[in-house]
Amino acid sequence: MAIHKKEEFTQKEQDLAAFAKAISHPARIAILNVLATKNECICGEIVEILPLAQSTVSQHLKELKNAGLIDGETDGPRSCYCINWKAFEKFFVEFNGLFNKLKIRNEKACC
Amino acid sequence: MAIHKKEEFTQKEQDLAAFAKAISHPARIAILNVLATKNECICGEIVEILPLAQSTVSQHLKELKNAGLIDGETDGPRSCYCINWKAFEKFFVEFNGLFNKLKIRNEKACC
DNA sequence: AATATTAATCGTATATTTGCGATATAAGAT
DNA sequence: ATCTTATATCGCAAATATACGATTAATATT
Repeated sequence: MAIHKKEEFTQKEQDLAAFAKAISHPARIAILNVLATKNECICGEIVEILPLAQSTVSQHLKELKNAGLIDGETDGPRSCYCINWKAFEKFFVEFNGLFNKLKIRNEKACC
Repeated sequence: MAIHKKEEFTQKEQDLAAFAKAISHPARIAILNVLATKNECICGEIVEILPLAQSTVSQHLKELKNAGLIDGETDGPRSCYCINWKAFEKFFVEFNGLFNKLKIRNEKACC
């Protein structure tokens, strides 16, 4: 694409899109799932569970972290990750703000 | 990527990821917003609102339709679109199913 | 029938994402 | 000090996504 036009949309639209993008890959959903059930987890455990190479998992973790959806801190030679609940709360609220008005008039058919 | 490994994840993970991917671009968020406020809308109106070419908007609409998030029917030479609420309901439920368990133990810090 | 309007599709350029092996880094163990 | 373990980063290849202009298709209008 010649020029990306993402900047021409509102900040809220961009934020929501960025959040959605962060969870737009099954591997990242799966990672969040693991973190959700185990509450916290080191990279190696996730690598064992997912059908992906270590470097790939590390990359997905980085993306989730950049998006603010997970926190991570190093623990000796290991890296321990967990879900950033506040970020999820924030995005759920934004989602509802955007789409709840829709629910009201719901059920209406198209055109 | 040599081989895409998306199929190796569960159907639920893939579905959620596909939904997220559909709304992972600000233009598509903006389109949903327009449809949400106007309840229904023809392609041309959306083109006027968004800072994108007609062909690009048409492509985004197609993606949203393929993902099942909107319905569209032709009305003469026009195409009228609206949000598929049932699809949104479905995905909100799935989202909560995946992430509500997290909320319970919430507040817990990382590692 | 000819023309105008509206939207979808095609072709193409460029950017981004996904994935992996190899390498680097950093801390712990011997 | 050396070796092991765990993770991050680099470099590359292939796949996808984004955007647009040009064209096509399909319906209205004249």
